[in-house]
Amino acid sequence: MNKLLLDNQLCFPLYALSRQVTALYRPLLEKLELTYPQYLVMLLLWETDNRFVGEIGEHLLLDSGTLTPLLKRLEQKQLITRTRNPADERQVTIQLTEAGQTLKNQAVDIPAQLQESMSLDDQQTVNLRVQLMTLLNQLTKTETII
Amino acid sequence: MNKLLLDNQLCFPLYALSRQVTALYRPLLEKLELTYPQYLVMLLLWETDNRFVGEIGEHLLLDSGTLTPLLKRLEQKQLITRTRNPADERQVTIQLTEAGQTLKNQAVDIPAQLQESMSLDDQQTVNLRVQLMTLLNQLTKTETII
DNA sequence: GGTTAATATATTGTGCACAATTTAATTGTC
DNA sequence: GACAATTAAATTGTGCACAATATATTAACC
Repeated sequence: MNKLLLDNQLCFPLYALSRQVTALYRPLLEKLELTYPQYLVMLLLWETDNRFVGEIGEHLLLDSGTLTPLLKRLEQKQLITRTRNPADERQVTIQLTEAGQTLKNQAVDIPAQLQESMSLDDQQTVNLRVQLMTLLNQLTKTETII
Repeated sequence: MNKLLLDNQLCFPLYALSRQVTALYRPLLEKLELTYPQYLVMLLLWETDNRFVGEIGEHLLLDSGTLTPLLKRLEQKQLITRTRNPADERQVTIQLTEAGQTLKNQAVDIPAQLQESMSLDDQQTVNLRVQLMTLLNQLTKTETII
């Protein structure tokens, strides 16, 4: 087997599929005026509000270079507030505004809509997700050990 | 199940894993002074040289807005040439230079190195790849039908 | 054959990613 | 308590992605 063929690499389908799936989200997220990474941040905050920038980065595997400008844009849209932690002025607390909380109601249908647009059933989705998650945990674990 | 939890979405592991795997490539590709998308273009050209920009975009699912500047950077590195097709001046032919062809020798070990750094065996890699590819084909097919 | 439509690439603008560095605050050590 | 080391976020710079538009060439049609 020629390992250098595009089709024989694991990386390409991962890269391309990720972009294609993001593209499926785009029209749905447009209605909420969110980009895909912004949506991930909102998902996290809807789950548990009042997180430090660092905590968000830990979950999404993103650094402040990506998050700071992204969070400023969410702040401009009045979906979140950014306030320095009085107990430790180095940290910035991200908190949902009323509008940010309310937006969740418009987002609840997105996962189902997306699954349908991918024409996957529940079992397939869970299978693939678990497989990807396992690999992801494996990678992030070994990375942090080093 | 709360579908809005980050961990219950298919999108996130796909997005995060794709970035993590790209991060594994980075130190290997640094030696070739290539970015990951540039590497994908080179893979394609090592496979079959003399492609139009549009053909490259078709394979990688990228448009000219992404490819044109990327290809100009590869041209600056003297790895490829960009020449208008005399038979149809709208098209631009991308051709490997001598240096571009030679670079392949430095790239042959990358797939094996990557697979090892992901600590996956051959069978796991093939399985996941096939699963991702199937889904990718499914998505790109339905997209083009619409 | 002149005009319209379609096609291929380029350009512009916005928003990530991420490396590298900077700034500011806190902690640890003496 | 002074000072070095560490930590959290911000800043800077480069390179994608991708939407929208522009430009230039070719094809299609009357």
